Amino acid sequence: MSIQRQTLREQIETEIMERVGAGDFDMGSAINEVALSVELGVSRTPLREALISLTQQGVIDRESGKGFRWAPVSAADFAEMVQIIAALESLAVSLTAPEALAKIAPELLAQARGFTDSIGSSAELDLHDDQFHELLLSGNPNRRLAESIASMKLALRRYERLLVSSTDLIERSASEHEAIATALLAGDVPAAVAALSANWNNGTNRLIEVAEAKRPA
Amino acid sequence: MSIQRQTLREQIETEIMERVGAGDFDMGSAINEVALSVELGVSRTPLREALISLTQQGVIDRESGKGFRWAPVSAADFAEMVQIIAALESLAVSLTAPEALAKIAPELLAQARGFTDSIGSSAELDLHDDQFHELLLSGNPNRRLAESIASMKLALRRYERLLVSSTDLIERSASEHEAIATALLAGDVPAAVAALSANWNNGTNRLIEVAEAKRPA
DNA sequence: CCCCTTTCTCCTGTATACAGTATACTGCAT
DNA sequence: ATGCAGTATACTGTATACAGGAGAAAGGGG
Repeated sequence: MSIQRQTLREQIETEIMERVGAGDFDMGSAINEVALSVELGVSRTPLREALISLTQQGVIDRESGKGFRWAPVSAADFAEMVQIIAALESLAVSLTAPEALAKIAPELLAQARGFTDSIGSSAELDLHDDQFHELLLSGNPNRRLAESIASMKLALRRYERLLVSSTDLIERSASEHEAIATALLAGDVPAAVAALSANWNNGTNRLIEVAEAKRPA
Repeated sequence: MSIQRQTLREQIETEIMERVGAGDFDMGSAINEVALSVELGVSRTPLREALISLTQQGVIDRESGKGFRWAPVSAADFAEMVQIIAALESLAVSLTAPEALAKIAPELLAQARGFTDSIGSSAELDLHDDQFHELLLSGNPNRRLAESIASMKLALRRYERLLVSSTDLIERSASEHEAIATALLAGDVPAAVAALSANWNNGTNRLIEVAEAKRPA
């Protein structure tokens, strides 16, 4: 393995996204470029370039004379992104060769069944979920589609910390994944796509439940 | 109307996209930042920021130590983008309230019928096409989806100059639009979505035909 | 007492300067 | 003649410096 030669801008991007996922920033508030550059130990130039990059991904908002601002989070925003990702992943599965889907179906099923036992923390759940979807999309021939999905999922990480682990969530997620895998095993792609959409939309419901449980009126 | 206060970066972005649409740049070739900055009469900083922005939209590629490069164009790339846009626009129509669709259906039909007569140049065709799709998506409640579609369509402009006007293209496009509108008038949203996808996919075929006609073996 | 105006301060937007790296060219050795 | 090495050049990546505008605060007028 060759040593990683990453540009500073890329490192800043990933660092910012890590902190965003960890909830380090106050979403909706303005970004002070100099303060953030000092905090990260870099100059403003690569920082601004990273911020512009993240702006295109919807993590950051920008207003003409007022600079950058952390994009506000909301259940509606989450729901909007989930709708888009569900459609894009459905397209990806539909574009994948049926033989390729049949080939990965057994492993998908095994992953889904191994879900409940091996999961402890929230991070592990996310990891497992990512791996499942990654495998599911591995046969997609549309390169640009894969990029779009990855980009949109990155933006979703802002909501990671809200979707904390609970045994209930894990069991539901596992059963939904199993439904996708069994449909693919049977060669029923439309059913698999429907189950996939259901999985994503249930994610919206889960978030709303959690958000309301945290903020009692 | 207030005078437009646009940041230099935004002006550069639009200027570059105009030139890209006009075919001024050699797609696939490397970008010399200083040369381009001199040509545009700006400094490298806002230019680089514009290039980074366009990179996220797929118009430009970037390699770690080698800087920026115009993303190569290909029929496959065009087809990939069209697949994505078709899915996203389909989603947008599906998410729109049926009453809203019924409301705009007559105007859509009128626009589609007025197509053949009023069109002269290729630019006019594009404009009409844009207006039709804009109206079609006007009732979509998913803001982020609208942004994604707009961004992806911007990237499509690289192929504008290839899809030159021809009466054949205009007539086909008009009839496809009419199919969408009539389906919506009948309240049949799934049929409209199907017609919409067909419209986009035919666009792919049109491009391939044109490309092959231009480059005879 | 409140509102409007004016000034001042801070921050963004842009330009320029510097450093590091990739590539091309030239010269030497085989 | 060809291939390798060393150097030179040119371009990207990063830092810093400067200018202009937006927002806040203070002072004056109604």
